[in-house]
Amino acid sequence: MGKRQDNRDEKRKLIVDSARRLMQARATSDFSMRTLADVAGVSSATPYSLFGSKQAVIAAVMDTDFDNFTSALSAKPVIGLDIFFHMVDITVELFAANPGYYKKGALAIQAASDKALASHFGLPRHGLLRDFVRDAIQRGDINHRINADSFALTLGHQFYGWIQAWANGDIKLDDLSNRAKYGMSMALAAAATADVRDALMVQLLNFQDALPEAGAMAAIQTTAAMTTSANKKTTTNLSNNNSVKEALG
Amino acid sequence: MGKRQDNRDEKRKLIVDSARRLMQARATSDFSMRTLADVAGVSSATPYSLFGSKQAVIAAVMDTDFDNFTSALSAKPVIGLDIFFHMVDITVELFAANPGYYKKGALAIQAASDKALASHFGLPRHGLLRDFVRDAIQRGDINHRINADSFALTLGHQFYGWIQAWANGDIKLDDLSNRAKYGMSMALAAAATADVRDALMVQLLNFQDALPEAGAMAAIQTTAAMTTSANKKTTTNLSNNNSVKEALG
DNA sequence: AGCCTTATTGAAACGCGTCTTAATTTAACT
DNA sequence: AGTTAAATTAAGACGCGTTTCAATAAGGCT
Repeated sequence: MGKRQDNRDEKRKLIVDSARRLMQARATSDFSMRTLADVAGVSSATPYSLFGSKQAVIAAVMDTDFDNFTSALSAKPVIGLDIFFHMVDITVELFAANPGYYKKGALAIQAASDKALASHFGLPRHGLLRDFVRDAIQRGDINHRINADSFALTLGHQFYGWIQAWANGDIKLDDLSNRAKYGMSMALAAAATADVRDALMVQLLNFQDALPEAGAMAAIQTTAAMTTSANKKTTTNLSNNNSVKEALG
Repeated sequence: MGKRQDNRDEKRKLIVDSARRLMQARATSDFSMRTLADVAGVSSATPYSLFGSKQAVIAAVMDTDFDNFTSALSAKPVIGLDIFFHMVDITVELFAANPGYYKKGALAIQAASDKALASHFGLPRHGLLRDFVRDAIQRGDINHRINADSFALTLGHQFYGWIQAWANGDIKLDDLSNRAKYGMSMALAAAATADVRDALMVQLLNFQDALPEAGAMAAIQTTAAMTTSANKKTTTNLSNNNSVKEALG
């Protein structure tokens, strides 16, 4: 190990912590590497030397956050297939407690040109999901001819997509919850054994009723999309880095 | 209409055409507004005056492309639920014929901070999908208690997600096809009436067999993600705008 | 202790998307 | 035709993520 590595690790922690505080700071959608370096009290070249990119920094922040998820998940014992819906609930709760933070995280992951980073967000969750699917197969809730890996990937992929939609501001948190559960109950209903399929279909219809009119959403987006010209000459130059820096000391 | 509007429309077409050619040009991943303006022979401010943003330009390009999709789709008559898988096939064929072009398009849409733009890619397709779902419900292939809008949205959302994964370089075109069809057959199997469910489950298992090991993919991503430091000091400064401009005249 | 290697710094630079501004061209109207 | 309103231009600027590079600091080693 040696002192060299220790300092490196220390500075990594410092930067990740600063990044988290910066991401959690409200009223500012900007989170630039220059302000990060400033807040962390390091040179603007250091985060690049230690992480390589902005997305890698955010990925590191999100990594440390995975513990929150698993501990919240296991806080309450859940039986049967409900664990899948429970995962959605926990996620939504975390998002609700810190929306801006998770939005920035999700958007940064989404924008990741570096493929490896997307996995930081998805991979541990995939592992969890796959284990739950395996359990369900062993219990006999899910058809044994279903491949746990592929099924978990589809489940997680779908969930992840709705998270992105939420981070983009396309849907509300409630919709994220309902759409994710709707999709999950649909996939589960297909994969489930006959015994539990009916119950899943009932749930599916419940989630469907809770969903907003897709037509309404589409209509809103259409009219917005029709304004093809540049109508936003409103000078959105309100970003004020100094206020953030000072607030974080 | 008047000449003023005519000129405006003409210049819009000019820019959209130039943008398409630029996006189709291989060997260059860069497609900057400055080169676009250069190639189109207009000032770099004009695209902004006419479209508002880079994503709006790309959205306009993709808009004109939707006709390709629908005409290719209706070229061959398809019966029953196969239309959903046919949509995947057509999409994949188009993508295969012009990968770089569609990748850039999908990535630009993905990165759209302007929410309205994402709908340019998804909305017409949603309308198509919803109509197909409605047809299937009327035929009795899909349970009449399923809401066509919500179901179509889930179907399209899932497909869209795999497209993004492909555009990001996470999966190959073949996998895009199989994963999309796997997800579709899963959703359809849940929503389908009893008569067709079994056939869908058979298809589902076929697609599942065609899928690569999710574990393998995950492993690759993990090892890549482990290289947290900046290992890519390879000076990726090979972008040469001039060559593109000259190639396009 | 002194030397050597490695990490960090500061500052500048690049290319990007985008916006601004003043000047110029162009269409519309009287 | 001349005036007015609008679109287009050129040029520069801003902030961003990222990279480069010489100078400096700091740990490792003998």
